[in-house]
Order: sequence, then C-alpha cells, then structure tokens
Amino acid sequence: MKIKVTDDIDLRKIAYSGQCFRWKELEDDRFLIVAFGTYVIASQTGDEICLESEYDIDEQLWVEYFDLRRNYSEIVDNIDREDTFLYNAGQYGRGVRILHQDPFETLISFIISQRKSIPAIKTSIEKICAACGRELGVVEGEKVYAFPTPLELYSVPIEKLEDCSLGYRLPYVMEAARHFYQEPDLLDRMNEMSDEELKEMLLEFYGVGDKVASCTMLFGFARLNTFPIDVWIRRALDQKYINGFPFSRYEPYNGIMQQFIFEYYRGKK
DNA sequence: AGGCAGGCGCTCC
DNA sequence: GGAGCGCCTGCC
Repeated sequence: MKIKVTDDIDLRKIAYSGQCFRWKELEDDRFLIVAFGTYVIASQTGDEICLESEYDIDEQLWVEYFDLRRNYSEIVDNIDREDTFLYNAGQYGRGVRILHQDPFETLISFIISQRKSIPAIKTSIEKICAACGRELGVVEGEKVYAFPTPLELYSVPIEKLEDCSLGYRLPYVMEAARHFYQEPDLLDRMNEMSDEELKEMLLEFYGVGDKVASCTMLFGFARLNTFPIDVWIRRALDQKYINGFPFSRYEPYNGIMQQFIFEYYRGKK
C-alpha cells in the first residue's frame, strides 16, 4: 500500500526521535514497525510512504498512527522567527511527527525508560514482547512479537518477567498491567478526560512521575500540547529560555515544539 | 572497569 | 514541598 503525504514526513527522523521503541531499521532504508497487534515494513520515496505486510493493512490506522491529518509544515512555519533557537530547531526537526501510539504500550514503555538508555529500553521491551506477546511472523529471519495486551502481561509468570531487565521497575509494570486489565473501561475513561484530568490520573500509577506521565500523554494519547521535561529539555530551557518558554504562543502544539527542541539540542549536544 | 542513563518513591526536614 | 538518597541493569 502506498500513501501520498502532502506534508513534512521523514521516517528516519521519526525512527530515531526517541518516542518509539519498536521501530527497527532494516536494509535499504526500510523500517519494521510493530504496533497495534500487527506490523508493517515502511519505506519512503519522496512524499510517498510505502507500507508492506503479510497482514491486511488498515490505511486509516496508519494515517492515525503517523498523525497524517495534521499539517506539520504549517506548525513549523508558525514558529517565531525572532526566536532563533526554536526556529532553527523547527527547521532541523522538519519531518518529525508525533506518533499516535497505543496508550497501554506507551505507558509501559515509558515506565521502563526511566534511568535507561534507549538501546537498553529497546532490549527490555523486546524481551517482554518475546516473553508474552503474540507471535506475528518472521521478518528477515527474526521472529516478530506483538506488544502484550494488559491481560497477557498481567498473567505471565513473574519469573519470565524477571528475565526482562526491568529491575526495580517490575512492580511498576505489573501494577499498570493490573489496572488496565481489571478495569476494561479505563482506557475509554482516560480518552474522555481533559489533559489535566488525564495527567492527574497517570500520576496515580505506581512508578509514574511527571516525565513518564507527560510522555504517555504526548505519544500515546495524542495530547499534543503536553511538554515532557527530561534532563535534556531541562538543560535546553535553562540555557535558552531564562525567562520561561512561551507556552501560550504555541498552544495547542507545545508538545511538537518540545520534540523539535529535544532533537535539536540533543543533536548538537 | 566503572560511571552513568530520556526518574521515581521514600524518608527525612 | 523540597532536598537527598537508593535503586536494577545494560551500555558505552
């Protein structure tokens, strides 16, 4: 399947943007993307995204996933030119989009992410998927597993999870899985909530603080105004915005600005 | 080979 | 309500 995109998109930038952990680069600029209980192999030629899979491809699902209904180039063009740092960050980050990922997977992934490097996060998540996720097939000689459902994760024997490099995060993961499993309408309720209510609720989860809650909202609930602050963003803000970041100017897309800043600042180190 | 990660909970004030 | 500390472990 091919999807024509009339907006900024760059699969490579997205793949390495730190928001997704189950993209794997294959040869020839192709990316294996496992999400929503299925997978695709994505590649890009100019403004055309090609998706291939042994499974049926639900175009609307992936349009939603890549947030293709939103016009990012317009958002980049709206950046204040006087703000040289943000303007440059926007240009540098052109093509990055905020993925609309599965909320449960996003929550668990960012719980795991605390005090871990990105390679370590990926390793841990892959182990979890292999331990209790559904087997989806074989791609380039490697088995592909779906991210587990709350039930699959909650009911896996604890010994198997102990081999997944979770460390002290193990009880955090189990608690979150239990919540989602035992409360089937939880997700619907969360989707109905305002940003403030959702944040409050996520913070009640054991092991979830401000950073993890914010990342879950931005990357898993498509709350694009959420502005996660990690050590990199903290440094960037302290250095470039002594008088505070102009959040009101970039509503309702502060989260996209955060992503640009993150890419740019981390890239330049 | 040892410090350090894209934090958080808990325990003090 | 804020500062200080311990935490698992893989990765560079």
